[in-house]
Amino acid sequence: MEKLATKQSYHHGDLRSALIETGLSLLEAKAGGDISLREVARETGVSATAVYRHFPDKDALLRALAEAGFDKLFDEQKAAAARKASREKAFRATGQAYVHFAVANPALFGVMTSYMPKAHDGEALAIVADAPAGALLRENIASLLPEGASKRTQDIVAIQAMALVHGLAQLVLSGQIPNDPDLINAAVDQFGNWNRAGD
Amino acid sequence: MEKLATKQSYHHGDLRSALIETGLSLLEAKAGGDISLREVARETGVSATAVYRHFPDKDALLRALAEAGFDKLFDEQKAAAARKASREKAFRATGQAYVHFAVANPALFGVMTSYMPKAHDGEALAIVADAPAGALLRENIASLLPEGASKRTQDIVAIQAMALVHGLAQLVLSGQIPNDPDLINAAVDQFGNWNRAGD
DNA sequence: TCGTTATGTTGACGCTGTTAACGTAACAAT
DNA sequence: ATTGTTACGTTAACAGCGTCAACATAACGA
Repeated sequence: MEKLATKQSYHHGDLRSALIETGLSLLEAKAGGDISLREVARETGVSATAVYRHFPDKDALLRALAEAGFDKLFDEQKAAAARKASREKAFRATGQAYVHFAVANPALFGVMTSYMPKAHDGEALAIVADAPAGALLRENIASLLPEGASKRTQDIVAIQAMALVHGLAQLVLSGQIPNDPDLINAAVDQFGNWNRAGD
Repeated sequence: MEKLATKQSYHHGDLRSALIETGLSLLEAKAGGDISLREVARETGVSATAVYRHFPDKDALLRALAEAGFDKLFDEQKAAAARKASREKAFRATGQAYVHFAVANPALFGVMTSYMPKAHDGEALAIVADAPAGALLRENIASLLPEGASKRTQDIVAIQAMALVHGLAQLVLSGQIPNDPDLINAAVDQFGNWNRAGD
């Protein structure tokens, strides 16, 4: 006899998902700064140590929040790209979506920053190895470069694209750069122009 | 009757500087992660609350550490630039020095990141308003661009340069990009090339 | 029905940043 | 030189944190 369609029974009813949901909404509310494990538990209506039945430690909880954040970010990037006709415009749109996501979700983005995927062995950029976010980036990079561009060139361009948008996001969040969409979009757009020069 | 030449008397003898020095060396040792106020006090051989005679709170202590870090970074950037003949090479060198500093001082760089100068009113990039680090960047940007480049163009290029190196630093520190100096230097170098295309 | 396992609770630990109350050393003025 | 004032440092305590050990209970499989 299921109690709630969205939960899957047991004592609380999928406490794990509930904790993640609470964590995300706390990060929304907080704007900047940290989140505490006890706070997430309290807000979920459960004791602090209950969390340890679903996550080995606070780190694991934050990692789960980061993953949820990356999913959300990728969704927004796909949506932004889908609105554009050309591949180049779509590419720029994904970059701009990255920065705008960071500005719109500063605390969540901060957590995501701390739990990014690590690059392994010969990888130049961890996200590229990750499907499907990596596939999108790889395709876009390839379409911007001359036909027979080397793997190393593609790696460097991918790194630059990622560094540019990530750096922009960090700098806007830290207040170094004003939160001016025109300025941000222009900074991202110029990246696309540069690679056209090599055509 | 002075006791130590390097200290300036009173109970401890410039506890403020001692705390900053301890903090910097703790950040060196820690590699990654946080530093605690009590830890700094303990390591300096003083009670935790003594810190409050010199800093209103932990935030202020960290801010002081960040400032010391920016001084160190700027010194290294100047040294790297001085070793280069052309202005363009010097410009690249300052960018590479930024990333290398972050990699060499991850914990300190993390603190610096949290306490960056904020951009005011119409400023596009806070650091540019700051002498002398800003002057160096401004000059280098101007020399890379066509003669009559607009202020907005200069702003955008300055933002991109800063975002690229800051993003690279963050991504290397978070493990997204491997700590490969060749790859990092190449990614920075390509930025200089792009602007040459507009000449 | 019963034992096992999954899930949750309470209580405690050492750590943190910060405040209040209290000493004490140095200086300025008499 | 003494005294009053201020700058500097101390101890004690608070609430909050992440985490562990011990205990309780609800669900499931035999």
